Amino acid sequence: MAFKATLQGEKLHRGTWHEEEDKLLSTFVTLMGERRWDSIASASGLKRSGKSCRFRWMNYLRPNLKRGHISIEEEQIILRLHELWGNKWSRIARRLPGRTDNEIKNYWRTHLRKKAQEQHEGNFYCKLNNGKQDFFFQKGDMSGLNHNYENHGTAEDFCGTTDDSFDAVGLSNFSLISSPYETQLSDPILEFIKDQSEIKHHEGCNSLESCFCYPALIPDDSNIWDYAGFLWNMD
DNA sequence: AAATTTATCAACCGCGACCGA
DNA sequence: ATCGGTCGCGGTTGATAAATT
Repeated sequence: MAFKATLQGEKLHRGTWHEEEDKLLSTFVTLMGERRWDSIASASGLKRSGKSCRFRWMNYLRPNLKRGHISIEEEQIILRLHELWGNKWSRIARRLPGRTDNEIKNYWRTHLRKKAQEQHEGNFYCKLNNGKQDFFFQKGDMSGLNHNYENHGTAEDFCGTTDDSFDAVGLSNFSLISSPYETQLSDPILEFIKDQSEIKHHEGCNSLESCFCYPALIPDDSNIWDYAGFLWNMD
């Protein structure tokens, strides 16, 4: 046990992991499974704590991790879910297959925190009409929405001045409920709706800054059912 | 070109929750 | 019921790269 190792005066390795350590860890996790991290740490001979081993595996070695840049779509999802849930990084990560809570947390701190702050303080960016047109609002300015598309309703439809949760997030603009993907897609939606009661998202909302139009999550050149892939494999 | 500042991200830490003996 | 071991989460730190002066 790593703890014992420290008691016995064996100093634990810290800092950057090396390739050989990664290989060793992967081998032992494959053999022993993703648990008993202290046992894995000691059995492998890695002079690392169980915690460190778990962290390395969960964030870098685990299969199916998506490395590389976070896409615009993923960014929108993060912004949206952070608005709903706050710093619940692991919960947010579960909505982004292949991404880890640590990755999202870091991304938020370095890229999105300022952006979100700006949205709250005044400016508001929103994609409507299945991403085919962008709007940029300033606090209290509804004009961008009020001269929107005849088939897509008004600002109230998108951002909600009613208690209707679907309208409140603009979901009524899509035929979600009759889709073959209904179950997969409606899970996060239902969770979202459930969350509405927790955070009273639109309590007294007559402006846009506390609202984050849901269609903004839809990639530019795909339809909503293509997009459903993003939400696949969720817990 | 060198020094300094800022941004990024991997890794660590503390704490609370959970679980089995 | 309790206690120790383990796990997972969120906050923070620190090393390094990139940008700026």
